[in-house]
Amino acid sequence: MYQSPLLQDLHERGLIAQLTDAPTLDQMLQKEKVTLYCGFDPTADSLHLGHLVPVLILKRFQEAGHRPIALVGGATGMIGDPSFKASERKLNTPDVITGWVDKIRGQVAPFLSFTGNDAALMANNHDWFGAMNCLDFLRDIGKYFSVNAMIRREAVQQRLQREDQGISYTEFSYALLQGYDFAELYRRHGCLLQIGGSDQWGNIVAGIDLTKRLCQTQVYGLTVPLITKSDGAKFGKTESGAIWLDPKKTSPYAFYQFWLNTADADVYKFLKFFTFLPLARIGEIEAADKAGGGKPEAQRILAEEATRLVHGEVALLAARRITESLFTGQLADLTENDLEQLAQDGLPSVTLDIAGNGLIDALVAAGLAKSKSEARGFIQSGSVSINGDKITALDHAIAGDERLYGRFTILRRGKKNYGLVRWG
RNA sequence: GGAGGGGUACCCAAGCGGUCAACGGGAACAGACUGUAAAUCUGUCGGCUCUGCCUUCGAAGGUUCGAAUCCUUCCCCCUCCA
Repeated sequence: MYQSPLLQDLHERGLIAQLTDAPTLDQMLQKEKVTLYCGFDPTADSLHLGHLVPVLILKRFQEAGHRPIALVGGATGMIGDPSFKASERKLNTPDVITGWVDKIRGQVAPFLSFTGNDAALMANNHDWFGAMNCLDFLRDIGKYFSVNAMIRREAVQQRLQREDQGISYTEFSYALLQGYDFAELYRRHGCLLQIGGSDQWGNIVAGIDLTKRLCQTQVYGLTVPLITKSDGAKFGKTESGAIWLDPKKTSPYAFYQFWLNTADADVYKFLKFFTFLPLARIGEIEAADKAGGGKPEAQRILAEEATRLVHGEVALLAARRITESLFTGQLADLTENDLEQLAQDGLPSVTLDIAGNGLIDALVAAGLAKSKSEARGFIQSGSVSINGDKITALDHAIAGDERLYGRFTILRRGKKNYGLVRWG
């Protein structure tokens, strides 16, 4: 279908949602080195799983010999993208956003190579918007946008149609900023392609139009599909919230576990999205799982590949050590060193005073229950265990023989939520 | 600036003087079954020193024996008009 191996691969992986002028872009990617960009707005102090696909696309392009630009939205982050958002965002302060910009820059960087022929670039749109005055903005950019067209955009329609929501002029203007980014990156770096999530289509098209008018050049856009799960639930969320790329916010162990728990119906698709395994290999995995009939291997492979990609080999090994210790074999078989290692590897742990040995308090302290009421509920429903033994007494006090080597107690809530108590 | 509508727990959404910690749905969590799946069934779902007590229905006051429900002021959101 596509001439260029890159587009063909993306297509077969299901990573292309929309594409402008596919035939021309296809030829171009085959013939020459193309500079492309993807923008990341600082909306939090870390990127999350939703950002991972576009980040990996930049990497895929670079590996195919093209030059990626990671644009951090120091300016656009001040405004807030209204695309498909149900409600107006609250503005963050400039210094908060500046801090986030730095973190996000640091998170994207490891995925790309900044040396050699196809060296990636980092950009920040605050560099060109920071000093722009509003008359220039309105005259040089605003003049090219038709409000008629802007309000017809699907991405803002739901905000206009909802009874209890509106959209501020600030957010409404967002598309102009992102549009101008494209033109500016073309001018500065010859950037010809923008990629983004499918929710960004409208903003990307706005940039293509503006670049054509300002620079008399045809540029292109490519969007990746919104990641959906077979059960309709939102992708990338767990009980404890979003899965972040920052290991301080989501430990490599939790990250690994997230992938391990992928539904069968999604796992082969996610292998295509989130790993660099060749498609043929993914096909083999799927075939083997189907033939095996038992527990599929795909989740484990996905967890390993994705964790290695984001957190590296060392963190992956740590995540695997915890997983193997907790989910296979007997907890009682763990040596003192093993337990020490678990804490170091990032199993959630707390240090408690030996005097406070009530199970309910320990559950709350370990973060396994939000409140004592909740802790009681868990104990009553039989979901709590100490070192692998189920406990049902509400007033249970953790006894001496439940402190492994006198120092550790492993608490479990539900099937897969663990906490390590260190007595001190 | 004018007129109207609205702010209820994670989300949606009832309630409109007592029986309301607040109907119902969704999400989430837990139990059973399993493969640390899915589907299904069951339970939980403000807090605590838990047969009771405390704090919640935008905020602050007030009326009342008693308020999420009535009154006053304020804040915020939406729609239409100017």
